[in-house]
Amino acid sequence: MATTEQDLSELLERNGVRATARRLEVLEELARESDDVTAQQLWGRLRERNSRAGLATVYRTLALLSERGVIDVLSHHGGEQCYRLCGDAHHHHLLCEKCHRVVEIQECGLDDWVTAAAKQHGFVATEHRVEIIGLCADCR
Amino acid sequence: MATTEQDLSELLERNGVRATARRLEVLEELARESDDVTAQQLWGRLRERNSRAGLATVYRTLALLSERGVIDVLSHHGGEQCYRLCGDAHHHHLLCEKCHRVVEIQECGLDDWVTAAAKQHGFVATEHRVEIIGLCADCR
DNA sequence: CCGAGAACGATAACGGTTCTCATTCCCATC
DNA sequence: GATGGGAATGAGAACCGTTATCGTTCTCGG
Repeated sequence: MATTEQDLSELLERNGVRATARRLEVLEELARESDDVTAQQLWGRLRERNSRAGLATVYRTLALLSERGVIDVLSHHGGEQCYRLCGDAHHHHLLCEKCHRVVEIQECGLDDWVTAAAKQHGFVATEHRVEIIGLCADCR
Repeated sequence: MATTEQDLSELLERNGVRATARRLEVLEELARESDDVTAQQLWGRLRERNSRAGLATVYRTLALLSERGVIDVLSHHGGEQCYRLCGDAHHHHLLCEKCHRVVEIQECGLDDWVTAAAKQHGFVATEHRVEIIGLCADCR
């Protein structure tokens, strides 16, 4: 995972997002998080670091980044959205129901199954989302 | 799908939910919907039918029913929750991105894949959710 | 250095959901 | 059939996450 300011700045530019100081702060904070965070949590952490970033900017930045595919949005909390800086490739998530750790599943071997299941009902699949909920090694 | 008042009443009792007149109204309306609906939509339809059900009751009933596994909750709208009366068995959903039709996929052949993917990262899977988004036969 | 447009911060507004509380309903018991 | 107590309900306030507004600040090409 890219974590230096240089890397993050390039990550933004590469996705057509101007790398401003505020956006870098948000992205750095996301890179620091191993799990997913809500916009409010992220804002809180930024304040702790004496950032003067406004809540609106945090929301605007997260919306922009998810729109450009730079970050993932998870809605497993029902209502509140969670954000996470992930790898570029298509992948799914494994969530620990106890400690809320999030792990990426890199290999998605489901394309055939998805296509077949969709076809069976006359659909053409354009996208699919999978979330596996369970207990991680530490919480078992 | 059970649709008579008698059936719906039994469905409630079987899941330890007292079958009151209000709850039956909510459940009947859900049975009438082929796709998923939000709490607000459902409340609107009830009002159109001259039901005096309050919004709070609709929310309370939906929360209770989803907790007992009588109805499914979909959060594909990001923010707003959608509810649907589905079959009892484990299943997944196919969503049309254009007309928002919802179709159940009855056979979930993913258990092995899920177990393996979880194991690979030290997890024990207890649950999984899959949503396939695409275009239905009519919208293609 | 200058100017135009993008980005930002503070805060109000919005919308979905939950809470509060007084009233009503359900049902076991008499 | 009357009665009492706990569950359910309706109306609306409260709550909270998110989005819109607007005046100010920053960015960057010229």
